[in-house]
Amino acid sequence: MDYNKLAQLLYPDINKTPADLEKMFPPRDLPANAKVTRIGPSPTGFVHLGNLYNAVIGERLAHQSNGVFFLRIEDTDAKREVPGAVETILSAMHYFGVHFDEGATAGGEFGAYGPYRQRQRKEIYQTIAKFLVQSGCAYPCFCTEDEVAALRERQIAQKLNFGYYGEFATCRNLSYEQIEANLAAGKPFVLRFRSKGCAENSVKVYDGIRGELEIQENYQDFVLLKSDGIPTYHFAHVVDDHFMRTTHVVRGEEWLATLPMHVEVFDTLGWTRPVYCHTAQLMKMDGEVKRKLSKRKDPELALAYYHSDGYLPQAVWEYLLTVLNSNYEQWRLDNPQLPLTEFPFRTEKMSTSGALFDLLKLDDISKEVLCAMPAAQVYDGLLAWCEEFDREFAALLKRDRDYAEKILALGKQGARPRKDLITWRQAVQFLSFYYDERFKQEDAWPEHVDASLRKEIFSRYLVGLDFTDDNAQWFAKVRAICEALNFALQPKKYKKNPELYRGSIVDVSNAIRVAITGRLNSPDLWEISQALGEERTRQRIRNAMED
RNA sequence: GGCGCGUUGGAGAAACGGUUAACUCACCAGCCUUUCACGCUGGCAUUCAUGGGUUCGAAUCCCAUACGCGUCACCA
Repeated sequence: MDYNKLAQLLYPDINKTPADLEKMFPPRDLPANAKVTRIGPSPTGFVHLGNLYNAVIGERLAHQSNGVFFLRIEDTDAKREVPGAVETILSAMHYFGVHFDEGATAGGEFGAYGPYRQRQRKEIYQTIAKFLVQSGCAYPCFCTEDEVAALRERQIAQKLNFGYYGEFATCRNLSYEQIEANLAAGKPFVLRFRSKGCAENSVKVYDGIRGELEIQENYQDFVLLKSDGIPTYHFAHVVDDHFMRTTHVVRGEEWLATLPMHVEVFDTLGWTRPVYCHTAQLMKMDGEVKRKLSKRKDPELALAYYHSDGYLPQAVWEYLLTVLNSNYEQWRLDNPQLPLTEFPFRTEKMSTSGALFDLLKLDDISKEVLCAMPAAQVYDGLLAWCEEFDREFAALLKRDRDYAEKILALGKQGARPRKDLITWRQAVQFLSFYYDERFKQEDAWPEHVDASLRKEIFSRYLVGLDFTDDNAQWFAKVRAICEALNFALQPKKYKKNPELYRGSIVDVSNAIRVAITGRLNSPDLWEISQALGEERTRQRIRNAMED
């Protein structure tokens, strides 16, 4: 068989050679240990926490080594593509602070190793495909999908391994004339790889996370180019990551099974293999069973969910980092001030078993992040989120920035700052009582304080109220009210002898608390009052007396 | 069914042949306290999926078994 002739028959329009491509996409001019990584999401309209998980790994690997991190859109499956999906990916990555050095953008792309959308790289794939045909390493296959399915049935019946290989690869040995006739008859074909591998042999592959791997050689004549001339993932991955000069391929462990294919193509073409980093996937509990996060079953794990709930990008990063490198937590404790980019991230430290996604832990980290953040910065972040999800509250925040910052700073000072805020959505709810427009009584009055007693307490309170008091002076007046109305000054005393008192100071201060904040639980009452101002505080007490 | 990967407390995990099996979250108890938080103190695996080995000594090495996950497309 004259393979040159066959290649020309199959791809008459391809004029470039692999050597031309090598010249077009030369090795990158980077420092010795710089890593080049990427994420390759499919534009299915769904960006998942798992996408971010791999993005964080790739981003850290690249940027902590002064390398390059880029975005490639893997749109080889036209059937699954959703309009606007690229924008969805871009905006999710943008919100979570993932920055690309090159790759696809909303309308186009930037960088010297593109195109960064696989469908636009058809000529590149076909150039390599043509070369493989010339080398006798690839051949056209005219089997229909039904024929392949039937083959599979036979293999199942005979308890053989599935697939297109060995004696089952019927198109492997078609003559030039047969191929030419099929083509002339207008039969569609796929291009298959002619594997030289054997299931008995094994290859050694180094994995950045799992270490040395000994895997079975590939022996499948898998599809390189589909009948529309677009590559399968397997071929696109090899060609793209070679010419885009990717040094580290970070991807989920579901690719481990097909790794032998990729390795064989790299080796066949004489290209150096990237360092593969197969990540253990994030898991979640589904009833009793632990299973991988799935985009079909777990829509709540879409990045959009965290965005709309107002989780801070920094908190999500910190959480992901603790899952990825468990020593991150200790590092963070030792270096509370350093930006997370200072942390020496290592693939070797990554776990090989899937971690359960723990929302409670994310919340804890979020609290920590928000607690450490200066009020002005909290204001900016909250406002930005509100502009998108709660315009009304955004207007309130903007109406008086000083006031907003004052209430955000409340409880932040001192050696033991409060940790009241978790997410932006939760923060809006938490802060609502500071604004009359959002104020409402959420909790019931304390049990030992009925309506008439409340009036008594509040009228005394209003009489004594002096906004020039300090916290101690103010509280002394609350105590005085308690004494006058026979409420125990110490909750413990009341507990011991409930028959001696009408209640304890807890009841009195909580009555005031509910009047001012609408809640039984709140930060320091006097500080809140100071922030609200005398007028508003008095008004709320007066309103409460009328209830 | 074949092949691959995994298995330390409720969750994330450390430990790389020799300690009372770190640390963080959650949970529980106590303290602090005008509430809630915060903070502090203590509790929470006599045991590292199970069964065999190797060794003076094993969560750590070896072999089986079980369970879980992944994958076997002209999807990625």
